[in-house]
Amino acid sequence: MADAYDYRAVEQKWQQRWDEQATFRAREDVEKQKYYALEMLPYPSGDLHVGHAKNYSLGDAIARMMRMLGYNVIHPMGWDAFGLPAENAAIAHGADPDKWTRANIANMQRQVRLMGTSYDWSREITTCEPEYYRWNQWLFLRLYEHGLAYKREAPVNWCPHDHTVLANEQVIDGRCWRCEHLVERRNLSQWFLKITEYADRLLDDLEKLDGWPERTRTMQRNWIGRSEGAQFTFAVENSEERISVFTTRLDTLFGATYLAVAPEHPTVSKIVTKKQRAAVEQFVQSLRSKSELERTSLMEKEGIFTGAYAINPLSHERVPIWVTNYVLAEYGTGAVMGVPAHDQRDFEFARKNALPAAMVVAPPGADVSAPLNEAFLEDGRLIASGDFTGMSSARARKAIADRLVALALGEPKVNYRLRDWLVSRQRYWGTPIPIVYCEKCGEVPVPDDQLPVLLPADVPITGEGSPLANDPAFSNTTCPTCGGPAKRESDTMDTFFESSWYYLRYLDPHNSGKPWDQEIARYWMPIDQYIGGAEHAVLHLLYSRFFYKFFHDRAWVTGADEPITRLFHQGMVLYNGEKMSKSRGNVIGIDEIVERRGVDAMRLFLLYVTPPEDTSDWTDEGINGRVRFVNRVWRACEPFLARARQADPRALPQVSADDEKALLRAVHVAAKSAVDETLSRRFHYNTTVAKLDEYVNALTTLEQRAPDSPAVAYAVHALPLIIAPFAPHLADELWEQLGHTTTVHLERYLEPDERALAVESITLVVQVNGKIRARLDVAPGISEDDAYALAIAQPPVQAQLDGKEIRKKIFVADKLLNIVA
RNA sequence: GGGGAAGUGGCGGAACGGUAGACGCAGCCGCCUCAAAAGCGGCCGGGCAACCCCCGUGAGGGUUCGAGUCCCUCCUUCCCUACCA
Repeated sequence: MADAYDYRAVEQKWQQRWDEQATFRAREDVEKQKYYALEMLPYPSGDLHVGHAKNYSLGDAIARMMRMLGYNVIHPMGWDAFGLPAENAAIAHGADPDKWTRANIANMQRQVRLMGTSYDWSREITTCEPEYYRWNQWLFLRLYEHGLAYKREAPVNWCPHDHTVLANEQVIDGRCWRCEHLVERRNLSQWFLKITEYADRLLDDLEKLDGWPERTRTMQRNWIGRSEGAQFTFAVENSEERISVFTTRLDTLFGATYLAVAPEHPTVSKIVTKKQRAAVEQFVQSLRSKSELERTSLMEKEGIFTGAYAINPLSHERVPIWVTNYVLAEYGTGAVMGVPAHDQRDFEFARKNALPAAMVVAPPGADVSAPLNEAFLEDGRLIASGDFTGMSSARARKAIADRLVALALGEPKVNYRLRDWLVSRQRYWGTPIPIVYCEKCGEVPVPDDQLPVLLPADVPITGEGSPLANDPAFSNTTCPTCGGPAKRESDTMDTFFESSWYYLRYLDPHNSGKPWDQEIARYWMPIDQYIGGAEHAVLHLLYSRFFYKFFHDRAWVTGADEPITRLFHQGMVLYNGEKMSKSRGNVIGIDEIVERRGVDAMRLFLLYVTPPEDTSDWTDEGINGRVRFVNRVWRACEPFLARARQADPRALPQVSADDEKALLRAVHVAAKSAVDETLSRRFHYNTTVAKLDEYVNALTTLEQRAPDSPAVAYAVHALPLIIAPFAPHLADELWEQLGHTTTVHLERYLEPDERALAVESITLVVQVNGKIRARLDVAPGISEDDAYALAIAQPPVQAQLDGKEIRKKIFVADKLLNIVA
């Protein structure tokens, strides 16, 4: 036997050659249709595992397919390099975050290259480089100028032990993830981005995103949480204070039997009665330290009477004002009217605190005197509601709103669940926020020509307090306006800031004058296919849309005001049915697999196990089949290698034998599958790889019977073209050894040929009353009459019909004949 | 509590409303070999002695000439989201 396929040598050879020849360099070319293929920017955690590999195998197959289908493909890669793990490494074992991150990037970049991915490495970006994050700062200043970045006090998660602010995801069951102390809520001054100003557009434009998974759009819709209602005020008895509430159920206004306010509500301390003050203060104090999650999800509804009463603006009834844990200070007005009969939460609260319920909306004919077991949540007809009695809920909402407007007590109002994006982090490893505080001038933005504000090196990172605030060399500066002494902002940016616009920097990564050139962006944007996990369905993908709309409003980008046309969420890769994680110690890294089985086999396996959107299980046996496939391909082609070209894959040979025709058909079925799965954007390459199996099975079979058949030579010469996007190294090696001097990856893909796909005989299924009784091998296009004549000659068909009257015949051309008797 | 996706051989999975189980993994039998590995050929949902035939896509109903596929009810699993007034 000739030499076995040496995947190690071949894979290395082609990776080197693609690199040297810049095979996948992307250039603007107005003559060609562009295609922007992008996988989500990875965090450089240190090692590439098969989960990443699945993502990149898919993205790379798509990019290579589109390139071979004639598109001008841009396919870049980079590193989301700021973030907490680097700082944790510093705290845990004194690593320098910068060195630690760079070492990780170096290793992961090596591994991504090891996969043989067709990235244009000249566009690689690393977000912790000053060349990148200076544009973060620049963009922040533009947001600031437009009033979209602002500072205000906000409740944050504060760990009293570590003296630091925690992100929501670092609070586990109300405790600090690191020291496990109970987290407190503190009001601290924080930077926000006014994403809420774009809430309506972000919501409405979801309609346009028909290339996105419906569930992702739904999640964004829910996250934005637009709700239409009314805001109006209750007067407080014996006080000048007024309490504003928001409701979507104005029709239940006459059923309000109490008023509930959040513990942080500013009027609480003003209206509480002397008798209740101590108890209320104690209650508020006990909640102060509780996070929102704890209050709302983990605790029972609790509350305490303030002693004060409010007056219902229309019924003029006197209702008690309670402080409760279930009203959120951050949503609406921080106060709600309590309507136990028509809101389940209010119902539970009222029952617990012996507050009355008043039914004011009922379905027609309902017995309203019966005691309630739960709130009645539906619309109905109003009862016991003054002038509004008898109206439908919908009409009453309008009429009551009109009345409140007329009395100048309220107005229609739209509220959002979406809140402004808190972007400041009291951390070191991030982009410094380019703001200076001057004693005389106050808050001063750093002028553009002084960017970047460099992140200082050698700052002690202890996990206590803000590292930058504790560094006088960084903190002390002079005011850009008056030159007087000033302090720098010591907070850094949320890393989602970087990833909200990186896809634009890829297009023009070395521009030192601006973040990107608009003309270049005009050519490449929007992203035609974005691939990444569903875990980013809301945050990253919503922030990116927000930024892009802001850019669009500035005319920095043109065309559509959505950055991502089509989105695909690949499924996770499990191992032994479990999510891979470092803590479980079950992470399958790619180095060993690549070494032992080869990259092409790994890529083929990851595409083959499941449809790409499904969760797949890594198995050590499963890849065997793909290793065999790679070797079979090599052996099938071997007799033709290093010889003169014996066939042209663009010229279909004339053959006569059935198995020769079947082979030509298998070739084109596989090609058609690859093209269809790509252009339909279904990307079910698992079925394409199955058809490659059938192709190679047919090839090896015919090769044994008729090694000199032109069909064999043709199938061998077409094979590298067809497998190129899926097994790129093997493909280029075969292509070269079959006598070509240029890479297969810049060739046109094999165009599926109808002549090869056509079949000479089909199996027509004959059913009697829906059950299969015979199968006929006939020429395609057979008429119903001819088929019927053949069918009734079949003994099993005759037996079933047995003189019965034929009532109906169902004929599906080239498929089936159903005789109903 | 709300929203979404999905239930097909031992396993991963195929299947425009029209031959269920393509293709592969694992397993079994055979060939090759002194032997093993690799490779090649075959078998591989259940019932039956059986190539006939019958049953079979989570359960039950429905629509249809015909349902894994469409509709309704239920069960199970997974993911997301949770007091947003």
